[in-house]
Amino acid sequence: MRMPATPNHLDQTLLALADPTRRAILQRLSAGEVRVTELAQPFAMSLNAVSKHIRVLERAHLVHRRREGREHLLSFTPKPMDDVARWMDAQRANWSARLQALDDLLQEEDRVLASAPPPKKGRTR
Amino acid sequence: MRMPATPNHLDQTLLALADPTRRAILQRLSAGEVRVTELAQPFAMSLNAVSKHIRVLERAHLVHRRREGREHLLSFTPKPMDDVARWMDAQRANWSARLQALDDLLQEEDRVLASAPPPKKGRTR
DNA sequence: TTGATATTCAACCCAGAGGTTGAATGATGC
DNA sequence: GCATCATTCAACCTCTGGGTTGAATATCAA
Repeated sequence: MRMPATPNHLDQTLLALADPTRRAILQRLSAGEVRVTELAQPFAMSLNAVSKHIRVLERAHLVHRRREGREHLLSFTPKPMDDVARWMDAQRANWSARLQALDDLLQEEDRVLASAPPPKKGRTR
Repeated sequence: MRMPATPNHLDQTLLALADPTRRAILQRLSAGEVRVTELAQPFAMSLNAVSKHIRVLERAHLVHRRREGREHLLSFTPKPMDDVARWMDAQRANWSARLQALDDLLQEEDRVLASAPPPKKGRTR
């Protein structure tokens, strides 16, 4: 499927989060601003690779870049994760609503059975 | 980056969620079990394509398949999303902890300034 | 200026995602 | 048995993701 012409925010956020390197970067940034080179240092990959990861995070608005001379200072921007949280909450609300409905149904069934006159030779179950 | 030899659960869950078709599938399934063909019907793509999406969701343990004769009944399994929620919560906890620390620092600074001997021409605030 | 440092840009590689079509498998119903 | 229905398997295509290396750009420092 050619990804929809307009990949929405959830797509980009979730895609950005679906990589351990990028999650590590966010973790690091949640402790405060870091320069690109400093950020890349602990990773077992080229600076360029990290630079690309950063761009993905920026595209998802999870990271903000502040230029100061030749240094680029990166910081974490949590807002997009709220959208993810909201989607997941809605999803799980649906799910539990359905389970609750099922449960209610079963209880109603039991109630009806219990109030039925007991047959001579036992229940039909 | 050759994805790490062992893609962890978060990777697979987030990757599975990072596609609108798959999110739509989950949404549909959260209302209850559905057959593959029935599930695929509203999508503007082949049955095979949907079948592949289902496999991605199964790999992430977001969907469970129950065979009944020739029909495969799919259902939503929310557990992996809990892990995502936990990771995001931890992430945001870090973030706010750091903001709080920053805030404390600023307040401490203010306190120190406030307790300094008042300059001749009044408080700095 | 010149040289070092911080960062990106550009070109390339390869594996995998998402899609297609056509054939295979397996249950159902006559 | 035979046709049909539900589903996957297999092969293929194209695009993108994540990585590399090497060159370009911009700032700092001398």
